[in-house]
Amino acid sequence: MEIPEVVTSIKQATELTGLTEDTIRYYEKIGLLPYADRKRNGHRVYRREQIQSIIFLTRLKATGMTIEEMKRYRELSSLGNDTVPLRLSILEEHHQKIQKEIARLFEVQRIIEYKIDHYREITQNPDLSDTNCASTIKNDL
Amino acid sequence: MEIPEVVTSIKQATELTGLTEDTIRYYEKIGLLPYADRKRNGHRVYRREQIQSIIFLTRLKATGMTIEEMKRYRELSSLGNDTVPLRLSILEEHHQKIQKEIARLFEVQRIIEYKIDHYREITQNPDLSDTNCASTIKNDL
DNA sequence: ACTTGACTTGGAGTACACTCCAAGTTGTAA
DNA sequence: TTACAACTTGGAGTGTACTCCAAGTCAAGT
Repeated sequence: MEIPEVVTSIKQATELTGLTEDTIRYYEKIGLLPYADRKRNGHRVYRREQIQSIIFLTRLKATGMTIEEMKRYRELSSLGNDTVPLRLSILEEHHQKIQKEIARLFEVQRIIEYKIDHYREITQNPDLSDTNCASTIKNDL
Repeated sequence: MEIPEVVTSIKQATELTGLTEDTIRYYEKIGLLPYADRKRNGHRVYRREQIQSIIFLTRLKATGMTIEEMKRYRELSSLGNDTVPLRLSILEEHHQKIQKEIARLFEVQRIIEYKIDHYREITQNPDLSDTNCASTIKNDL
């Protein structure tokens, strides 16, 4: 989706960011997003970079960053380039966190595959399915 | 951690499952866990398989399965082997969901790495950091 | 007999992230 | 000018998943 230089309605912003109108207003209300400029009638306007920074926030959110953490990051951004090292370390830490999360997901994936295999065996050979089956690890739950 | 055949306190159950006492009681209260047997004094006792099934639940939870979905799965389990095909399809669907989640995490990982690289450049060569820098995509937020 | 500690219960409270609503304003179109 | 749609606001309500608390019970140790 091409982002225009100026976005002149909250509706358009929702289409570009994937957030709802309510969520955008909520983020502004709690200070996660800066107070947006308004047109003469009070409607919000956004420049392209603002939309891009909202999209970046949605990425962070989608990887489990909390609103408070995102707020902290954004506040540092607004303080200029002196805070780049700090922002860098926040991103590095988050990167590590995601890496661990990925590893955890792979591990559980393996466990689920094991269980799926067991269920497939049962459906193909119902004799294995009696409740006294020795494979308690597979049969649990 | 070796799971004993019989677990005679909720404390021990927390150590084996990683859940808190409150969470275990809460899960039982809402019917995610079956009503546990009690000792004469009312204290909960668990058999090994029960602990194992709690641990399996924590895996599902850790990969984003909601309590309602876990409840549904557990109810099917309690209905016996006729529900194995249904349970199979639930696990397969969840497996797919996790696969997508992993892909999404990798994608965001890439975006974060891109930003980290940019910040590293800035810290090593501060001349690039002036606010009029052309690389708006990198500089946003 | 009394204290201590580990548990029990029902129910209330909390944290997070929205989501919805009522009442009001503005710009355009009939 | 009147209707309508698209926004605005402050504030209340919702869903999920816990988390905490007060009051009580029980077994074991001193």
